[in-house]
Amino acid sequence: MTISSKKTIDDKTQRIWTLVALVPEGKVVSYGQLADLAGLPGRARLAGRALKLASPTQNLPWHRVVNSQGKISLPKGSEPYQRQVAKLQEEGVVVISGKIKLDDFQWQPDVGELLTLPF
DNA sequence: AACTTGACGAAGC
DNA sequence: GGCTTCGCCAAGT
Repeated sequence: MTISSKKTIDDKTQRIWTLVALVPEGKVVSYGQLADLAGLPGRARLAGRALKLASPTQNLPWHRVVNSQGKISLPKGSEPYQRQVAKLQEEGVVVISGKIKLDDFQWQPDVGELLTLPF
């Protein structure tokens, strides 16, 4: 069936999801970094959109994604915001005033890992 | 079709 | 560090 599928998740969103799943505990990535790794340079917003669209059933470590300044990109103090901070702290990430030191916690995927990607 | 919104980012003040 | 402006582009109105 090709002519009657309903909501086709585009390939770009799919790639972002795949990448997020690779981020290990205790590490974080930025939206822009995800976009770059997905072959979509300059399109960080798409990474943000992909995360928003993700379903909880996917069990993605969405809390390991922060913006390029190492800050949580959710309304400060909101419910989701607090959950993100809590989850990060649970796995050892130091969060101060909603901010994380990327120099210490940013994920750096190794080559081999990227070569196994379906794209 | 026109215009606005965004889990963003870089640059300039 | 904070605030604006601009580039980006898929979705929503």
